[in-house]
Amino acid sequence: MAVNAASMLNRLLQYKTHKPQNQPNSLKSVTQSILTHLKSGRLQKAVSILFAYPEPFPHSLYARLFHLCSANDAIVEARKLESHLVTFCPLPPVFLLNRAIETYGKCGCLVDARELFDEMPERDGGSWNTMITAYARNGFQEKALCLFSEMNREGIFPNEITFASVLGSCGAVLELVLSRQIHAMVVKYGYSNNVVLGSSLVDVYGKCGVISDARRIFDQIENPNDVSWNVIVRRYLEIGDGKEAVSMFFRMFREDFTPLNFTFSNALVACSSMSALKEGMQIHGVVFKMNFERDKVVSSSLIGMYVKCGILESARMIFDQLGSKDLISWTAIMSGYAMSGRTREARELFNMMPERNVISWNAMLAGYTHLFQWEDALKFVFLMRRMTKEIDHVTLVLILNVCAGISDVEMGKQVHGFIYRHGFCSNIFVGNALLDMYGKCGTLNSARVWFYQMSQERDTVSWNALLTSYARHHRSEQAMTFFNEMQWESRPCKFTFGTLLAACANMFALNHGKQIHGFMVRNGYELDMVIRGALVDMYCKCRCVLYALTIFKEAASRDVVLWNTMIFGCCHNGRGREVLELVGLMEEEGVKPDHVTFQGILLACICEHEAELGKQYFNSMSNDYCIIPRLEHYECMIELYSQCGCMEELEKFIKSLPFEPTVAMLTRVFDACEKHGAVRFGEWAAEQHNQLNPSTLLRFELKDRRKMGR
DNA sequence: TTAGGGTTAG
Repeated sequence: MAVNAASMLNRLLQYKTHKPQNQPNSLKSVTQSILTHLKSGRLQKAVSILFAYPEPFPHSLYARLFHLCSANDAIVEARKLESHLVTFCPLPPVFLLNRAIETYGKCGCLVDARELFDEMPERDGGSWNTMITAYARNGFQEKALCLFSEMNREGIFPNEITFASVLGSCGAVLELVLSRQIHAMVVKYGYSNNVVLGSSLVDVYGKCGVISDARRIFDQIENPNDVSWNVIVRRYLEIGDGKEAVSMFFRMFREDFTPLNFTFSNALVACSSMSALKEGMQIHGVVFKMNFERDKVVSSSLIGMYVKCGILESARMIFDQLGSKDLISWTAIMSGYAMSGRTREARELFNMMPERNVISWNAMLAGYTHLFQWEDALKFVFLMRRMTKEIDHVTLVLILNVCAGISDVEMGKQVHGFIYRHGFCSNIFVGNALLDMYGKCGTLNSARVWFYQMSQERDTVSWNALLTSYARHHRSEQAMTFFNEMQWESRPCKFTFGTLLAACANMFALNHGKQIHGFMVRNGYELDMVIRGALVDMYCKCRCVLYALTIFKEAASRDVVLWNTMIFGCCHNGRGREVLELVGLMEEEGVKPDHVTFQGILLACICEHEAELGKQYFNSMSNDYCIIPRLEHYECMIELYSQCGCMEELEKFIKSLPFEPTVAMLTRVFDACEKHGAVRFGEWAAEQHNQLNPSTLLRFELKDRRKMGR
């Protein structure tokens, strides 16, 4: 191996410094020797030399050694160092003992830290601060806060460092009341202009969900820095106000601050959450301008933004241009394909990944489950079990979705056993997925038993899952009973009402439907478009079209789905005229009809025997609205001509279909021919039918014979 | 000589 100049120099230095070890050494030369070892990164050796000398060393050397122990997580060396310090320094200065506490804290040895703290003959404010920080950094925020109270009880004055550390702990345990008290102390002690404390207050108020206070404090910071901006953007993102997060990001940029990579990431994630492509692209521009495109965090966030905004090609371009692709960027792009329904390409990427972790496995599995590709999902689960030991709560939720999707309750029970054995029972997501699985598999008793076992953990989602299971399996009465129980424990949400109203609609349970409607009105729930749709559907199915029309007309705005619900409701009640009127109003309101609307219109024409009008609408669909007629529209036209006895039109229509007529269509035509005595056309229909479906030939022959015998 | 934020992928 080549010996370079530096290593040669080090050897010479070592030789020089080690040489006097056999003689009485001056402290200076030993110190020099220690420093030489430190320069070469030999901390252990440096401390062992120190320990061989029963003399106090300069304070600066101890300080430096403690610092290095912290940086290298060297707990053994730190203990030796403290031992040397307290043994050979007659009066170790408090600041050095504080450094020892800090080192123990950074190495995660809180017992050592606290022991030293308790045994110190004398403490200063720094000792308290260091011990509080040691607790806070190791996840013992409650202990940090207790020590802060003790500090106050002992009459030690906290300073800005104490407050910053304690506010951090308050944020971690969401201690809003204490945060407000500390805020008051910050003002009282005259630290209002401290930017660190200002940012900490923004942070803690944001984490505790009082974003208005967070924003007020932010606006009061005289000179916010990059951290302050980062905090406010992040807090807006976390409370789900992506719009304000992005707006603050742009304000920061306008005020000439350079955002941190995390701030870019937060702003991009905010764009993803809102599918705000335009803003996302603007941020991409800033990323490029400020040379952040090679930053791992930023580039992965950009990939995520384009994926969530549906521009997979741009995401792919960024991924392809990355100099070094890491696990996260691979997972981001692979997941992008998976969640866009392109599972085949996602799987190709998955197979190419240089490394994978539980998140990448889950992302691929999620792609299959979201697309209801249960066979692929199942195969993938088995592969996953063979290839990796990593399984987390997300994996379990996805596997339970697969069990539900293929209605395999036996496999679901095995997963339940795994969950029980591996301590996932108290995870609310897993618990709710398990409940959903039992419900979807129709094992309602198991669902109910598990629901009661969830007891403390269950939430509104659990109640909704239980209600949905019963409602879906035609146990509307029981669902209503659960709804009554639910109100003692959890506030129903719009999903609850949606489920219950759909159950009532399917059971034609008008009284229950009215009760739910009344409950919502009495309790001030907003009747949004989705809920109005559910109410319209329920009332129509229960034959109360006038109620449905009232609810429909009172809607502040109506989308095409709501219009379609009303139109179909009228069709089911035989009110074709009203449908045709509604269609006119819909157009006046500027809502464009879709293929469902046209199906409703054609059904209405059937109700009203309006063959000519139906034909006009059918033609208008593709000519004026660019909607390609689907099978159901052709079926409607055949039904319309058949019912109206327009045999010539029917013959022309069926013979010009852009596809082979189906068995059902030919049967309908044959029946119409029989009814209207169209023998030649009927024979043609029979022949076509028999060629397609020889298994029911006999029935046709019988019909034919019956007709010939007349 | 002790302080704040942020970890992008399911």
